[in-house]
Amino acid sequence: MRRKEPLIDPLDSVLGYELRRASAAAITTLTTSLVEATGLRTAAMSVLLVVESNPDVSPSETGRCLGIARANITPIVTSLEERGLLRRIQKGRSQALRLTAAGTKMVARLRVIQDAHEAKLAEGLDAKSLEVILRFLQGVRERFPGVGE
Amino acid sequence: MRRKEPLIDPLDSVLGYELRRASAAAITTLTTSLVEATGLRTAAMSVLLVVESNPDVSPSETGRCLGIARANITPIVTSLEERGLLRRIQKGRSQALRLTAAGTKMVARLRVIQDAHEAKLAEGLDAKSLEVILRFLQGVRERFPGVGE
DNA sequence: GGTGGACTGTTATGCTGTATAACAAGATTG
DNA sequence: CAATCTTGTTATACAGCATAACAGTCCACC
Repeated sequence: MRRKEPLIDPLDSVLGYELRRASAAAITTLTTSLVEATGLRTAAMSVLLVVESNPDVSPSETGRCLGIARANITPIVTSLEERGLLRRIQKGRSQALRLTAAGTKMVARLRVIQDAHEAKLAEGLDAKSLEVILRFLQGVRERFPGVGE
Repeated sequence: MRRKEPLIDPLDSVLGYELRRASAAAITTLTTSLVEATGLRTAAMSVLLVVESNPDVSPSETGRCLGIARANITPIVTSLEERGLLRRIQKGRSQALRLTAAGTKMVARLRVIQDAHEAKLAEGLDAKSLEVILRFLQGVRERFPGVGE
């Protein structure tokens, strides 16, 4: 029953689906690289990057920045702390997150992987196209407000 | 401890993350519209669209077209059949999927939602930008081969 | 024309991501 | 002060995605 002619893909060139599929493909590839090189996944990596850029940020703020719910940030931070990559410093009801020395080193390694991934993503794009694409993606995020934020 | 200045977002303008966030935002919005209007989610909708475009397509072929594993197609098709939106016609070892009348009507309703979503996504884009963006997204899919295909 | 290998649909299972609700403790506001 | 909000945490649930195993069917090739 193998079809002679290829299937008609009704989702081809549908912006929403192309967005979904491109995103899924890119995430899968990045996650694979990350895991085999560092044992971290994209969510953990993004938390480290936010903490590095914003020393003493709290888990809640980190979550808001990344679009991750408080409830889901806790296990990520716990795991990162157990690996010795960051510390929680209790400040009243909230916590200040700070990278350890190992965490800073890890961020450097993450950046290498991240940069390679980014380069492959932007392969063949001139500056103007990149600009158009980034503006589009940021515009989408503005026009489609998330639910749980 | 609320921070006076806004956080520095180290992921801002990083193509991979913008892709992820834009995709997530768009999917969440579309899923919400779909569920409240029809009770279907994006995966089920995409199956219906593929079956409409390719009458008598098999579940396996449908899955390959959509990047969904056989094992995960089964429950979707079962649910669609239980709702009376499509039929499975046994053809030897495989199955031919075909929309019912109700399924065809449902696709029409889905298209209305889908088109509105698509219009909102493409809001403010001229033809050339759209072209650049679609080419980029399709290129990403080619450069980042999925694992389970 | 048999037979081995490939494909089918299905079930079971596990992990990730995401979302919600509830809670106690601390902060903020009037 | 009291009422309300925020924080971190736990528990829980569901969608998505992937893998492995299985029995039934098909096909190509010898």
